[in-house]
Amino acid sequence: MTISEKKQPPANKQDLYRLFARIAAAMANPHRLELLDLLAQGARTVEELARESNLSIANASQHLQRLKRARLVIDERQGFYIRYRIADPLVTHLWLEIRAVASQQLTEVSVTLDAYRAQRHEFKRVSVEDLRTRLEKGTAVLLDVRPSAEYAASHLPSALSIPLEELDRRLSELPHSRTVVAYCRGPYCVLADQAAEKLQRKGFRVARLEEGVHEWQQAGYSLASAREA
Amino acid sequence: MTISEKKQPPANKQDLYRLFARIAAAMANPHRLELLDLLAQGARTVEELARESNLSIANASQHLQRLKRARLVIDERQGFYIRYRIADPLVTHLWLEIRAVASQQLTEVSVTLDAYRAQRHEFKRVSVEDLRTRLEKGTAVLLDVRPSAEYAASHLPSALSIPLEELDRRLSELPHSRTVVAYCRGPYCVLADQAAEKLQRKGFRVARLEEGVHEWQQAGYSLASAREA
DNA sequence: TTAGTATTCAAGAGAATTCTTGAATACTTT
DNA sequence: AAAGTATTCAAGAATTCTCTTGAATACTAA
Repeated sequence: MTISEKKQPPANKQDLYRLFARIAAAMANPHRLELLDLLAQGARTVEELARESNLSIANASQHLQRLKRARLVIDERQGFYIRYRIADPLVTHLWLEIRAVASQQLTEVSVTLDAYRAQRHEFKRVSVEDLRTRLEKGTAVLLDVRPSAEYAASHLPSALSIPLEELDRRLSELPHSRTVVAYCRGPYCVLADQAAEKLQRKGFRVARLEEGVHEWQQAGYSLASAREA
Repeated sequence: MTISEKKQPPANKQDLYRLFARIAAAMANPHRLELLDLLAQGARTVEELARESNLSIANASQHLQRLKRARLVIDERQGFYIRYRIADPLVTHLWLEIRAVASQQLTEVSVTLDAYRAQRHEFKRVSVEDLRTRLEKGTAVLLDVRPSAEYAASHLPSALSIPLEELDRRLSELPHSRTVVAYCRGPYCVLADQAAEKLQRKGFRVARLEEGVHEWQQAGYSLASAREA
């Protein structure tokens, strides 16, 4: 109301907020979040992303370009394909943060999540700390059931990779003497649950780690990638 | 494309992403981000928020309700007024994260920020660590130039409160023997710069701390609130 | 060059967002 | 109760978002 506002025009404070809002706007769509979620597990081509998220190619492409305009992802030509990937670890971090807020604030999340889980078996849960002590003591083996490309991109140290689709024919690689702790992309991913169910039916002792590689990393632990494993 | 997708319907994975997207959508607007930014400094009434962000009352109210529906803020009746505040520290954290991503990803931000700063003087910058050693050695005094309500809500330990508007008539409270380090709401806030400019003209040795209370807290340091000071 | 691939572009219909305006609501104070 | 306050509601116009469709582009392989 006073004149002092004009006297020293705070430049374009509004522009700054507009800029920040662009980031949020780029993430303000379920499909784009799913794409980010997938990309957080590893780079992918447009076709792969479209298939995994049940979008038409053209639609996936458009969403990806929106993410790209907001600099949340980067694209790179590789022969026939264009491969998209997360532009910066900060972006993954931001996505985890959104999930964290949602999980805590919206009680609906736990409801939806429960509904989401109700159809499935519930398995013993293992915390990150728990897992570490078990691994040290040698009372557990860690199993990564994500597609092998994601395992290659990054995984928990000492994790064995058996993608869910290969699990049936690779059961012999797992011990009955120890608990098999399965993990996948994170708390909202079903791959590990499906794996655990299979293993339980086959008589294995199983548990599920809620966390995925990013949550693990955020807890301050290091990751391994293809070469080292 | 395969039938296996239907066989084990991943429940409503889409619902989860929709839920997460709501959080992002609530933040996907410059005005709402400004409101959040203000609220991050302390609770306020609708009228105050409208005034400080140059929105009509009705418009501010609508934006606030959108934030409320997403559970990012909470409202509370207090006599005549309805006071809004951040629902949870996680929300502030998320807001800082968006800013961080924006600052790093969008080169435009630094451009805009530079333009934003160009009209003003640039002052010696002090890092959080730097500040701590200076305060320990007693070679600096710390000055909070935000409105007193925000200071009361929370401030850096040992900070003296002189709101920008009162600065001119309270200069005698500041020492010439030490550097005056001014801070306000954070890196994009101009209050501290304006204060520093005034002080410099009056012959004080000044510096500016980029960080605000939230950045300080996120760096792992504790804050003080009205009572203790 | 030609054929073939993955991806993007362009246009348009339907839905959601945003701001404004004027009235309605929910309180407090007298 | 009556008057006055801060806030919200409701409706409508302008804008933006989203998905679909079919064509265009930018590469690779032969």
